[in-house]
Amino acid sequence: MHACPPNLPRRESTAERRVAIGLAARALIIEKGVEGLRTRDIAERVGINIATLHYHVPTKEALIALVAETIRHDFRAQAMRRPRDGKTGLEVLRLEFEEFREIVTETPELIIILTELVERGRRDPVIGEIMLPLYDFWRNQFVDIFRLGIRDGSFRPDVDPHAAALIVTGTLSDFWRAWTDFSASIDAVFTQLEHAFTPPIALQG
Amino acid sequence: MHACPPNLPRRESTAERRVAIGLAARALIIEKGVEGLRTRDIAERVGINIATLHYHVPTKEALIALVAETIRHDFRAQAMRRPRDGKTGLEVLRLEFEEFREIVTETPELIIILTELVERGRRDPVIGEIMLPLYDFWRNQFVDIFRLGIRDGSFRPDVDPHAAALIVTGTLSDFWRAWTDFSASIDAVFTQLEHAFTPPIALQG
Amino acid sequence: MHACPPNLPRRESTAERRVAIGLAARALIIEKGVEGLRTRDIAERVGINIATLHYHVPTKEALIALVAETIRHDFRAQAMRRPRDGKTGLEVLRLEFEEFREIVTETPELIIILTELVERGRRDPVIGEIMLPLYDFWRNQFVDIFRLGIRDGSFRPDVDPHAAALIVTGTLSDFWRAWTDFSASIDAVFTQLEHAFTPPIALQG
Amino acid sequence: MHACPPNLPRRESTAERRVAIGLAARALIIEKGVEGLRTRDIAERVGINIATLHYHVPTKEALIALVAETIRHDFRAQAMRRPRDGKTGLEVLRLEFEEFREIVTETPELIIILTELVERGRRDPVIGEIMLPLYDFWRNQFVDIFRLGIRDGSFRPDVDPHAAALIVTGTLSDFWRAWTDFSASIDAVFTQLEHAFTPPIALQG
DNA sequence: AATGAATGAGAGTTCATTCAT
DNA sequence: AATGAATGAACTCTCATTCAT
Repeated sequence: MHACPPNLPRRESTAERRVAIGLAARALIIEKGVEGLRTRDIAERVGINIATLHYHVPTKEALIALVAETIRHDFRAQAMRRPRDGKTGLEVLRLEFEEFREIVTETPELIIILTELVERGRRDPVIGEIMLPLYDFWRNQFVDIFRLGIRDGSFRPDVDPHAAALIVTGTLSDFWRAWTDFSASIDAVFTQLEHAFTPPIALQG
Repeated sequence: MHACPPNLPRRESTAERRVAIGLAARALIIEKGVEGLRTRDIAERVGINIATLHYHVPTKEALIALVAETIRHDFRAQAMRRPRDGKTGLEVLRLEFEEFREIVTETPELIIILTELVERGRRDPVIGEIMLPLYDFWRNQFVDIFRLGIRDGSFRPDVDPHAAALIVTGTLSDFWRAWTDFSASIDAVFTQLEHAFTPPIALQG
Repeated sequence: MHACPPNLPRRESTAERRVAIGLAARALIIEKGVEGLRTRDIAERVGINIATLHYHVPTKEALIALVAETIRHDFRAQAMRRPRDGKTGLEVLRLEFEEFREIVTETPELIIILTELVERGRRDPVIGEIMLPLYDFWRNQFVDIFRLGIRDGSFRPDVDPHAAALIVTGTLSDFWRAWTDFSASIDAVFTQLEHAFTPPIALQG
Repeated sequence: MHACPPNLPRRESTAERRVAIGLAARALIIEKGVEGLRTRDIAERVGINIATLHYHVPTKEALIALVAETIRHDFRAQAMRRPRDGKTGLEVLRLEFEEFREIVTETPELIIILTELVERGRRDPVIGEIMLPLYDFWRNQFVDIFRLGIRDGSFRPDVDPHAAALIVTGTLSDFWRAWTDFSASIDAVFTQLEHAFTPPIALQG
């Protein structure tokens, strides 16, 4: 009566609970969008009471911020783990494309929620502060790639790294938005993007 | 007695009211997003009772559909009014870019709401049926432009019209999304997009 | 401009409109009950505007009173048209039973609405004043029948006319209420009611 | 500290709340009918917020179903608690009559609400499924009584149990409907019903 | 750390009724 | 006699949040 039973460790730490809550929230955002997200649904999916949910995550805004944090964490982790030593800019760009294709087909939730939260971030400053820099981070990765490629000659010298990066991220983020009937043409788009920035010789070689 | 009293023209026709309601809804969507749209706010802004609002537009879903229709109408009207006779593909593309810049700076609401509704249309089939074809319509305009340009030689022969169109629409629609500090660089992006599809010679000519 | 066009006599007299409104209301009460009655539905069925409906029948209460009046009128008319001269009480009772069977099968609306309005009449004094006397009128018809039959010997002398009348009207009005699976047994009930009030000899004759 | 404070026992269990809600709903149905039942009125009478009411009983339909259940429960409990061992059919019938008189005079709400709900049950299938079988249950009790009485000779052998039961339930249920000035004559009706089904000899014995 | 109960504010919708023409 | 437009009051229901334990 004075000690917790060893077989039923119901009380978990806040850290663990927050992870579970974040995951449940992500799943629900995918199903119904941020606008359709209900705290009660999250609590139910985690298997806890709504009051308990509020104990761990005080407000709904804090909850969405939590999700934004996890997305940022995952996104950065995924970006960091790819080695690029000794590759040309074009090769790295191709790696990115492959990566993107994998994400879209295997774990599309990352991009879905990213888009949802960026959208929300335009009106919600709390989310905006988390997500908008992340978007910049993503784009800056491509800026680096283009800079690299211009230096090593795998991209044309007249390519503007920032503009090109914006074109690539724009295309990619919009791509999956409209992928009702275009999902098959993803290769054509990748090829086209390459041609857009590579020197004429590369086309004939 | 010979004309309507100029001081209190309270009773208006349903057609006029629907226009006013649609405009008020558009303004509110810009302010608070589709998710933050409240029928009571619309009624207040139009200056009518909520019941009156429901008299003219029976449900909230019909209301959003009404907005979607007006957006579609405006978008198509804007697309139709530009003459392109005797122009090359590249020239028409430049016209489109100019047009886009004007819209973004002068009447950005068209694109803001378009994006909001396309987003919503992915989950709401009623809106989806109105908006998604519109997105295709927009993209197909660029497909035609690229086909034209390939024929007249202003674009490279190896350009894939569909892929190129997707890149352009993706870039444009994503552009304004992240335009916190990038709005100045719009020219660089336009230039870069041109270079991406024009032959090397054209760059120097 | 000063005379009504002969081909389109849209404006009808209030008397005619009230008849049409009453009929439409009756039909709708049958479909959805008094509780489900909506003025807009009535107007639509009559083919007029709601404002026009209120012009002819100022309030909903007056509308229901109107229906009650037509029911009373029809009910009384139906009761009056049957000749009973020279018949015994039992014979008249049998006539009533036949009549009831006809009404239930052919024009059940009379009884349906009667029941609905009597029910409502318990809380709405306006309706109560119209319907409750009508219910008494119906029962009193049976009181007269039993008095006649007791005199002519076709009913037992110990029959209490008022009690017997209440039993008959109660049975009949409840009968149709529960006629989901009992509609076939209506003959058995009629026979049983006869036996309940006729002398033992009649049973064996 | 050692017991719940006697002055402010605000938080009660759902089971208790549902009972209180059911009782309040019953009282309000008696006052204003099912059609006049408002969730806010119930909440107010129970002394809780409307949202709290919805917490315990999710929808209005569920609320009415709850009332229907309590009525069914009470009705069955009342029917079950009377011993009938060793009694003749006529004696049991008289017991039923006494019982009915008690209910009508002491706790008339049972029958009032029963009638209301049966009426509603004809259009609302959820309520219908609860109430209509109850009506059959009531009638079948009388079928059993008549069968018993026919066997023991307290009723005439030519009595049709089903028809007789329908006559009795019809009379009883209609009786209280019109009991403005007839409540005094209830004894006459009971006597008349007895005579209707008992053998001539029994009347004189 | 956890929970059942409670709540205020507000959502969309309905309906009988009225106004101006 | 007729109508389109307008309305106030009320309805059921939802949701993030809080309280007491």
